[in-house]
Amino acid sequence: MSHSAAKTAGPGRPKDQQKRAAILDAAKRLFVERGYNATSMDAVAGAARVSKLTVYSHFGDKDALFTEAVRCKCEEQLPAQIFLADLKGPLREQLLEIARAFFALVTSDEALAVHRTVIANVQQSPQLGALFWEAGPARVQGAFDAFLRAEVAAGKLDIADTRRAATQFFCLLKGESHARMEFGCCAALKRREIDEHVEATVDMFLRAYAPR
Amino acid sequence: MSHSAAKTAGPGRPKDQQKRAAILDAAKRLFVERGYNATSMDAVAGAARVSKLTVYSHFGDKDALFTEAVRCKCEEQLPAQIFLADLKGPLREQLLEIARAFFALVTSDEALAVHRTVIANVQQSPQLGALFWEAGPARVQGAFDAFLRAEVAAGKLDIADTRRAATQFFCLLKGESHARMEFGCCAALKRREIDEHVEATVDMFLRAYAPR
DNA sequence: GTCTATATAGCGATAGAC
DNA sequence: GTCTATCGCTATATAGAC
Repeated sequence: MSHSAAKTAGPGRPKDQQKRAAILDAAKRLFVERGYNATSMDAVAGAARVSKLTVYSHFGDKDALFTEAVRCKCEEQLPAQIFLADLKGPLREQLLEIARAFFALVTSDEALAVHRTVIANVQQSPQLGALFWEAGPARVQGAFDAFLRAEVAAGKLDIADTRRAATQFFCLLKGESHARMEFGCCAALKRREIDEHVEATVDMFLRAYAPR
Repeated sequence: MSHSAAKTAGPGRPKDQQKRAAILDAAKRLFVERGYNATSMDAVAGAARVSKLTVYSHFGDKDALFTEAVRCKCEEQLPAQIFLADLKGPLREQLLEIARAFFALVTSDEALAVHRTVIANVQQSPQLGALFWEAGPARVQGAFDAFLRAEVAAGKLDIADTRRAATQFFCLLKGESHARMEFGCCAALKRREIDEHVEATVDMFLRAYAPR
């Protein structure tokens, strides 16, 4: 543990992957906080305590680093297993729980920032939008669609097109709040307002799709 | 008509407002097509067949020009009078007509491009989001809320909170299509698909809010 | 493999002539 | 009021030392 100790207090072994992870962490944070154009490669290198050339040697160019950062963000925001597996209780309570979890996710500052960043760059990098959609909304809707099919089979819901109903549910749930938050003109809701909105959404859904 | 004829073939009178309009037209087009950062003041000046300094003398700086272009875009996309005044026929037909018009609006390339451009810049210019919201969605929802209140008063709908119902209607209507189009990963729908979606939306709304 | 220093280019904004 | 030419700055990407 000695013959190649560097001039600075650096570690004995170069440890390539540690720097790569530091760069990616910095990139995820800065791109999402400030956006693509407002984030320079200098800033990423500085935040990662690394030289700029190291960034280029690891990721090629700015676009590749950005794409990798977005992909990484999408993966860490959605847990690998989605939450619908083991719910219990009456259907309305299950829907309320799903709705609360989903609403908390899509109105989080993190998710909104990723959302805006992807939209801002989708014209210049067309594959980015599809990447985000598949990693995020598509997975959630697929899981909820399966949940609905099971409830329909059990006779607890009366839905002809479960896929359409699943998207309707999530569109209702995002609602005006999410649309306004996209445009930054709506503060975070109070606990009570969230509960009211979630209940109104679930109740409308049940009025439309409960068996007659 | 002679003593001040300029050296070039320019017009006799300077005509300030024509150039201003040309600049604004170019700015509206370029900002929406390419986004804020990808649109240089040189490009705007060139497209308007005007010198760059003329742009600055009319609009101050790039941010002011951008804000004015967005405001202008919002105003021209929404007609001054919203379409709900003189509808006739059964309620379901009226709702279908409103839904078709609104869906066509929010899924137009123009509207989507403005939408994306505003979202892309809302972090750096916070007032932009509120400006867009008031000029666009707020007006449409207000008009539809008034429409719903009239129908409730006439006993044709059973809605406790018309404002919430109005936002629900529009969220359902935008639906998955609009969300995907935001991310550029959905082509334009066929006429038939649009009709199906519009009918599904109106029918769900009526199942939830028709008098029992 | 990593860092310091630099090449190259494009942008926003302005000075001065007419 | 308008144009041509230019300044000052910042960004991406790279060359050469260690």
